[in-house]
Amino acid sequence: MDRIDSCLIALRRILRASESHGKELAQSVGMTPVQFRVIQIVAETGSSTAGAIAKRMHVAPATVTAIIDKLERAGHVSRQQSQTDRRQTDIVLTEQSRRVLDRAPDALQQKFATDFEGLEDWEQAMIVAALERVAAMMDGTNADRGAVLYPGEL
Amino acid sequence: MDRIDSCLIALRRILRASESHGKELAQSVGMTPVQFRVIQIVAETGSSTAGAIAKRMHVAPATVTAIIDKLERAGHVSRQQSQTDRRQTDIVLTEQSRRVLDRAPDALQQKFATDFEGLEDWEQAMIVAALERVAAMMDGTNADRGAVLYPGEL
DNA sequence: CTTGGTTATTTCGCAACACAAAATAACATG
DNA sequence: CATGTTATTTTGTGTTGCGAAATAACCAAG
Repeated sequence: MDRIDSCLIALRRILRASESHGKELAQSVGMTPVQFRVIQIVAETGSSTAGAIAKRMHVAPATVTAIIDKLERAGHVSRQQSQTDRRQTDIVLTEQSRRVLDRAPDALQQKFATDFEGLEDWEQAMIVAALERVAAMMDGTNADRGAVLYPGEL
Repeated sequence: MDRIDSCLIALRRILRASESHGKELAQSVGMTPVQFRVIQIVAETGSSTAGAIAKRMHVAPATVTAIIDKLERAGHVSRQQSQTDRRQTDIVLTEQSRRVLDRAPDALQQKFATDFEGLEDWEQAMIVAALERVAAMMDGTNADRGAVLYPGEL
């Protein structure tokens, strides 16, 4: 079999695993995958504005508003106007969602981490190199090739 | 930075690239990603029943019915009762959707293929090995471990 | 052949997500 | 202050997804 086919098949397996894992994880903590992702993003930075979340998720601001509405109604986050710019609303986690995050068993990442740590040093290095190579081929960015490309993300 | 973090970041880049590519591809041919995926599945086998598609996509039969409805209304597929079992309805492509598939430029796969072919032999081998390793760690299956596994896809 | 159980698909009602366009409010600069 | 820009929300619409019930066809006794 062709090496390219092997790559594409492996990639599909990876995508599928990560997708179905996302569903399980979210269900186990009582929210949808998207809602959980928002919570995670807010948790990373302490608090985040709606627009920042939208950019981060590559999604329209209106979509984030709707998701925040549901999270707020469920008591997972609260809105509070920014002190510095009253147009923006900071999204902050409640105690409740912080507890959710604490006991959220990110099984896939943890399994990956333990499996990965069990590998030989050279194999770990190989995997990192390969994944970064593949990522660069797929998303077009190439850390080695200077800053000319990619206005995106702004 | 930790090697595990590097892996997870690269994986996220890969997921994101594949996701946004799916959207672009589908838009360029005038349907949604899910609709395009259904068309692809039907194309692979010539014709497929609703139930088979649902299983393949890990989705409820009712969902497939709705998608087929739209594809049919748009003239991309047609339903026809199976000769052997009149409970099942075979989904078959129309000329129109076959043309769509022909000129669908699967840019991501092609870019990946050309990039990949440009690599040194040893690097190709490394990437295949790494991706398969990662896939095995993520989806639990392990292709190296004999033929016991892989009932899936049926 | 009929009865009862199974299977394939559809219909129905509901929820989540995603977007564009318009509305609102606050900021910033002339 | 007038104008334009920015951040968010509202409104309306479309797609995807599900479960439960309905429909239709198959199949295996009896």
